[in-house]
Amino acid sequence: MAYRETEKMRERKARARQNIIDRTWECVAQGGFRSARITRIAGLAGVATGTIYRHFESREDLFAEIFRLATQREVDKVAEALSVSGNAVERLDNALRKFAQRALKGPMKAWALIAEPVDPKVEEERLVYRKAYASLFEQAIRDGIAEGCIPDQNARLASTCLVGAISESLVGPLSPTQTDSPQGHDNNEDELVETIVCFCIRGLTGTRS
Amino acid sequence: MAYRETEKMRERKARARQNIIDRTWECVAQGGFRSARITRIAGLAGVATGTIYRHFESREDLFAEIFRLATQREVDKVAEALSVSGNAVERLDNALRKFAQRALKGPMKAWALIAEPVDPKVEEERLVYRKAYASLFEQAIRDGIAEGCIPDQNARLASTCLVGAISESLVGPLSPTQTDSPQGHDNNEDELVETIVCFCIRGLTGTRS
DNA sequence: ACAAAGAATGAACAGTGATTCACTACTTGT
DNA sequence: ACAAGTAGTGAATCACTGTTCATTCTTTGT
Repeated sequence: MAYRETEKMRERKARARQNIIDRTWECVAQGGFRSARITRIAGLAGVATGTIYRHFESREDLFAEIFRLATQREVDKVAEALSVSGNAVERLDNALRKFAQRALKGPMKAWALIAEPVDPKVEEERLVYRKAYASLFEQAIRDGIAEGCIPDQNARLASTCLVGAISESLVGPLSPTQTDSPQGHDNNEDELVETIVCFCIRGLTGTRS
Repeated sequence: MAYRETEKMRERKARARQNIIDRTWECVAQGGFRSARITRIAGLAGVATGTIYRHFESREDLFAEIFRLATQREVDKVAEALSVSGNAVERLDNALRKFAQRALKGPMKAWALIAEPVDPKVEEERLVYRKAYASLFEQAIRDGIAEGCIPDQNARLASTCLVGAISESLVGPLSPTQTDSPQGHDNNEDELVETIVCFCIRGLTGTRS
């Protein structure tokens, strides 16, 4: 007998796999899942199309993995932003702002993760993470209700409103993204974030900022 | 010579065209534009696929027309709901409620009109109507600011938040639509509408309902 | 009844893009 | 060096759909 899988090989394969993942995410960040062609991904990764299928069962499986990795990052960021000190409203304000800023920095990424129609396997992943988001915001809203800084309400529905208002306002009109000022900060974007976060906090608390 | 287009023929053609439009909207209402196949539409309409192309330049053109007709109906409804008597907040409350209820009654329709990714010609139509919606809500918000019942704010952005919060909350989670109780009114739906409209009004006015 | 013109048909075509698989190239232990 | 096993290749295949167009069917005026 001969050829046993060695450590060196395992590593090389892992690197190849990671490379495919990275290139795929690049494509998705540019035009969403739907327009990410296997041939293009393979081209960017510098491998043959068939090679993709040695690392992933199918396009859908590849996408599901990409989705899982990317969304977990986002959920972690929101969780982190929610864990600062302060009362519930301050923490929510912080998290919403972080959410909005990140979505605005990569609108196509955000759209792909939040709203783009995707295949069943990917949609399944999305449901998992939708719940993760909902749980985070919900818990904070509940905290706020307990603290008395947020009026009593259906926390689950309210958290959906939050995500909805933000994602649609920032990501929905992808057309305004035409005005791409690649370098540095944009004043309009700051105002946008401010307005939206303000709207959300008022919608939650029923008080002027 | 012989055969001149007669009134009877004109009418028959118009009826055929209308029939195609109706069947197409049926398909769209069921699965969105993307999944509305020409073959399926033709089948439902009881004509050959080629016949579709005697009435419309292309699939895209057919969809653009469907979109125009359907959205105009919705815009008219919102305008109507905004024209009741009362102060700006009351009128907005009425319009948002109507908007939400209609979206909830036909979630797939609403999604297709508001958020589904569509071909360029249809997207062009969508931009027109996005402006129509924005103008309606914006004007009402401006009225409210003038009347003093809504605090000063960027009316355009605020109107985007309104549409975003509603459409995402109602239409975004198309999965929860699993619980389809075909007959009569649903209590959950009423609560959903109530929560969302309340959230929006508070987001706008900064006061508890 | 007939000819002219339009309407309807639907099988064939064409573009797209995921997936396969026979083959080549490489890695490994003896 | 060799055999056994794995990774990589990419042209061919397959599936899916919008669109075309040669042909057939209807309508109309004489």
